[in-house]
Amino acid sequence: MTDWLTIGEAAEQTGLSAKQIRHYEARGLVRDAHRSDAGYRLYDCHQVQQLTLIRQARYLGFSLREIDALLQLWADPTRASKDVKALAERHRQAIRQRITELQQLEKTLSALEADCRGDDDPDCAILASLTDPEHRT
Amino acid sequence: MTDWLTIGEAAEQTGLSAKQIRHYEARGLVRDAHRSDAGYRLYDCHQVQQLTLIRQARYLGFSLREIDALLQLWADPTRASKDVKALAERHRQAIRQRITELQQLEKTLSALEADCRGDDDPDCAILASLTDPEHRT
DNA sequence: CCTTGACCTTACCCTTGTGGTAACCTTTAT
DNA sequence: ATAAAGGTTACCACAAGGGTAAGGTCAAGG
Repeated sequence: MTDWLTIGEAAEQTGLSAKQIRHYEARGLVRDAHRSDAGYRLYDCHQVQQLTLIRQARYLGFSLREIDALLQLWADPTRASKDVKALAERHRQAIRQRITELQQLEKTLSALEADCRGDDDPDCAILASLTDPEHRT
Repeated sequence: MTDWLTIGEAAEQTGLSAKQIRHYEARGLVRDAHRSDAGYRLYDCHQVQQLTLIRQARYLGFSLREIDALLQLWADPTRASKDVKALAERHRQAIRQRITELQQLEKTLSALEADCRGDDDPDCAILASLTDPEHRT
């Protein structure tokens, strides 16, 4: 009487696409799903929960590799929550790092734009700067 | 007497890799390079300047598609600098948008982490939240 | 003259995380 | 019975390159 879901139903419940679910299985992120007689994948609520975790973690920007680690911890009843927290913290630091980089880019772009008159004249400080190997980054 | 550079020399001057330069040619971003009798690609200073533009623009996070547009403008003596500025501005807005998204992610992660005790106990608020399809994003 | 090493050439596979398509089979409803 | 909707695999594509192989070329030195 367990209610099995087809991949489409599981997709709808989790917010993933069926394609994504198959992909995660192919990547070994989740175990191969059960199959109906006709070969249809069937999911129980435990697997739906697992897929939900993937979906939410993807939304938060975790890579599939990181999610793999999260799933290992999730499946391990002897885990320490500090290990989960450490994973999250590392990811958060990566995000902060990326934000800093993007802010620097934005600053540089902003300065370039300020130097460009932005009129109908071909003379353009942005192009001039881009073609100048000034501070070789 | 024009001093032609081989691809390695052009790479060194621009900060690109030889691989990247070939890639840009294959993508049609730059015209096919001249060739020596032996088939070696040869670059003049105009092309080196063009490659420098690509390198700098890539550094600023422009996509190759955007750079294609920049190169069109660069090559066009009748360009209006406002068109260049508009390209830069659009890119800058995309960066700002991305920063906002990442900041939101960071905030969410931060909140999750705050709820996790991070000790040796398996009970973990982060995992609990991830497996909960609460606010289906 | 010939070798050695550094450089060049093409061509192919790998990455990340999907989307798209085709060709085909199953289930469900009419 | 038939058609729509949904499942299956397998393959191609993207961005923007990196890695490697198998081979051609160039300059220096013994």
